[in-house]
Amino acid sequence: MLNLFETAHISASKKRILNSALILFVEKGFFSTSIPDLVRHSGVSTGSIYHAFKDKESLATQLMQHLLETIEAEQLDVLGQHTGVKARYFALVRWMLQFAERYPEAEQFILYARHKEFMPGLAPICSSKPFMILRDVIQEGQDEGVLRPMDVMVASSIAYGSVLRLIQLSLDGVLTTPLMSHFDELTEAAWRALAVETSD
Amino acid sequence: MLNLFETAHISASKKRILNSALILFVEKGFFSTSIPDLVRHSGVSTGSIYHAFKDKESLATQLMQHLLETIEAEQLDVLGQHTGVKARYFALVRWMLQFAERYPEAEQFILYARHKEFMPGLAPICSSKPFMILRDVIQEGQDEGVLRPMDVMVASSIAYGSVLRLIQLSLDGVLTTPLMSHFDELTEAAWRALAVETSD
DNA sequence: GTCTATACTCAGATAGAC
DNA sequence: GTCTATCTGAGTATAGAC
Repeated sequence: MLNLFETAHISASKKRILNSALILFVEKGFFSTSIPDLVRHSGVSTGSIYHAFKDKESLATQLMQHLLETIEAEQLDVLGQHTGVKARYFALVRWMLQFAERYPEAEQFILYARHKEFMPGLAPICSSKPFMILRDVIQEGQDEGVLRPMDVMVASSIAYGSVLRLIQLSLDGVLTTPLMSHFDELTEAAWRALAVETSD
Repeated sequence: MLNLFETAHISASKKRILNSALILFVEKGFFSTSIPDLVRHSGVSTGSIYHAFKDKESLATQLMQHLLETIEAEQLDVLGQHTGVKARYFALVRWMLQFAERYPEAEQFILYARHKEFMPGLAPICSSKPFMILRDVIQEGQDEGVLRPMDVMVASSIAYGSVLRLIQLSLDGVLTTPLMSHFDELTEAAWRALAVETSD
């Protein structure tokens, strides 16, 4: 699998620890992953783990922050390559599906983790920048009159809830076909629900 | 809040333990809820908890099974009161929103809990009966030609992913307006995405 | 910065009286 | 069936050499 931390500006040990933590936290869960588990998987000793991170909770928090920053950067990159609400929405959904296919562990960690359970200091995921970026595209479409006027939370739930649900089904192994193979069907249906006119 | 276990045919102690477990598991999480926590909250002693349940994991599993059975019964009740795909879909979504409003803890436990993390013996939630009942309504609509022909998983994601997302936003405190106030907007938008004809 | 060895805490589970 | 008291082991985190 691809390593999300390869290009980050952090020490080699930190990278290995973060990478192992991501894999083990998703596979076994935060609480069922012990420090000895991390030592075995990463090849880094207990002492070095505690040298790099204050404690286990801080490790999880930094992992999440790193993932959210990466995601935000990719989203802004996608937005920079497209103009107009329809193109932007379709491109963002494409990116969401592709990200889930490329980095399934990262996707699972972000979507599934009960963050407040072991990262009480971190803001809830729904308040994070990446989720606001998604919502703002919908708001923008409503302001421009391209999307039907409706509660922006409801519109966002239609626009992205369906996508996240499909991703979840795929991560859970219920959906066995490739995520991207459903891109057209999914986006066209969602667009039909949201857009003012059916023909474009 | 309403007690979901009041009418169940189980001993008084079991009811109190299950009720406390539901509340604490949602509030603090499974692993951060200790047996002493449960003893304090439920007023039932350690010995009695272990008399009623094999271990902590079994307690969580039985809690989940009980919730799923209750939900399945309510869903079948809703289906029995309606015929035709449109009426059934709308009624099911109404029930979903109302259930989340009445039993937020139960809803959170079912939606958020990383089940495989502490209930490895239980089938994943997406394979559970309640989720199959929801999907079958969509399948039925496609077979009848009322809904557009498309991958049933994609259609289900549109139909229910949007609803579940809105419920999640509400449970997370991001959506502050009552869930049911969005019923019309939500169902009409989803129906527009799924149905063969826009006017009914 | 990295490691090994170790101390300390506390949760899960049991024993056995009532 | 309910309780109190207790055991045991696992896991986090630290100390201190290299």
